[in-house]
Amino acid sequence: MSTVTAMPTSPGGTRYKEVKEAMLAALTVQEWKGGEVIPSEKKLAERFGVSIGTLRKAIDELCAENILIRHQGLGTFVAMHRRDRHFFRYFRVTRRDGERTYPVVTLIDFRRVKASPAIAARLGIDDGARLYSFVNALALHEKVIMIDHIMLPETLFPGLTESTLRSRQDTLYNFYQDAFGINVAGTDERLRVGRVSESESAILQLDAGSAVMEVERVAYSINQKPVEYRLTHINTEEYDFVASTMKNGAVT
Amino acid sequence: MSTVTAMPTSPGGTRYKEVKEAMLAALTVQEWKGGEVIPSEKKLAERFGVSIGTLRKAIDELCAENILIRHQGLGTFVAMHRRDRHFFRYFRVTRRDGERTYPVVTLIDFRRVKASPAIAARLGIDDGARLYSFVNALALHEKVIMIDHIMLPETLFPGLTESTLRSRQDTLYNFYQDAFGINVAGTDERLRVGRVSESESAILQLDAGSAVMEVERVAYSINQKPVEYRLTHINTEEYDFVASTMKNGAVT
DNA sequence: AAGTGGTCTAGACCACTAC
DNA sequence: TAGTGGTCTAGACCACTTA
Repeated sequence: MSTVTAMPTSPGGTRYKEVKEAMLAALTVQEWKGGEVIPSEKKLAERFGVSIGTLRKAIDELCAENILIRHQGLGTFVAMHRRDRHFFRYFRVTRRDGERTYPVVTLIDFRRVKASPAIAARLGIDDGARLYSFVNALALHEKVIMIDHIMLPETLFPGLTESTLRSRQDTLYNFYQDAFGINVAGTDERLRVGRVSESESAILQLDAGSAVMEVERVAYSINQKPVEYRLTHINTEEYDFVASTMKNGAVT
Repeated sequence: MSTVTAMPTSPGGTRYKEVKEAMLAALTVQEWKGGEVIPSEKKLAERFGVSIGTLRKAIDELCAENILIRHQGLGTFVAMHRRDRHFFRYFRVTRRDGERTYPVVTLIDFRRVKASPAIAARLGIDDGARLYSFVNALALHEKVIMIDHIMLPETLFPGLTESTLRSRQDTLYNFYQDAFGINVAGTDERLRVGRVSESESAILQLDAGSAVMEVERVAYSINQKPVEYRLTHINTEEYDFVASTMKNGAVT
């Protein structure tokens, strides 16, 4: 493996930004994989030819973006999506009284399709490019209250099958990381009032054409490329979508 | 004026956290007001008895929380809400094609009420405490698409009147800061599908009882206290509510 | 030219984890 | 005890703004 040391591609003007980009490059080529320790600060400082303080500033930003995680006395790790740690960063549905619960996920459809122009545009791929398309029903407190339609470019998830998808142990984003080396680093979501389709109405136990919350999500990898398109319908009769601008999610 | 120098209240264990808390205290007692320059890093380092590097780390965090703003060569300023800078941090409604526009705001009601138990709980005040309550209609592209019901505790906004509210020059949050020294530092929002009331349906040009997006927002000050309660109804036929987890709002 | 914040250094010392 | 990250220092030099 060729280690990344040169840093001419994204100047940015400052040393620590260059170091940060070099580290992102090392992460995207999988030199350091999800969950692994990266070299110590001292070694990285030597490798990139900067002082420890400068190296630390680069790591500071990567930690702030949830790409790395520091553990005093242990080392710095490549952040891994885990049900018990980062799940609620991406799952923002809460019961009206504020209680958060893990959803029970059931895969109810899996197929291969071609990208429509709208979805191709969102994913930054060609019209008609091949996609995996599957549907999950999510239950909270033993009642299905949301349905996810998820689409993944085949080129990014080579060899994905319904059975490997079903047999995953942790969250979907953990699975992307583990099986395909894709680190979801952020999402862009657009919310609006939508209408349930006929097939969905049965699953959500709503009248056909009922109003639900519609969420269109594009997930981005650490290299800023779109990796997943998701359309979600939520029954918000008893649940809220939470959108806070503060770190400390004020517990009402 | 007594300057804040002692830092025993919130130990946190580290020097820079103490400095940060001391600076937040100075901000809440209005030693430095919105828009003003704060003393230079060198002077602040002397005042708090720390090195410049440590002082900088405290300011780094305050800048990351949008409380301070640095300007190289000029100084560090207390962030001021401005229509042209921070407005879209709190106004997250975008046309379906992604275009952002400033809303045209019209005050359509102003009164004084007593807090209901539900709203008192959200604002952390007593049941029945006095509130200012007013309603704004917001138009985008020359059509009213959202209605804000806003409630403010009288104790935090002493002497607020309909005319001072109407005659404000900039945004509402700029007004809070300018006229009452209240710095909105973050919000907590809960979204769901709601129904328009009869009076709203006329303004929004929707049928009575139509489904709209309902947003319940509590705004918090830099000292973590709730300062505003807001209930918004949005017609999302042509607009989306944007909720991104990334800094760089990916422009679709 | 003087003053401000922005970057970078080289090292000390502390706190935590593992063995 | 050795190795890791966490904090803090004291100062150099650069880039920007105003006068």
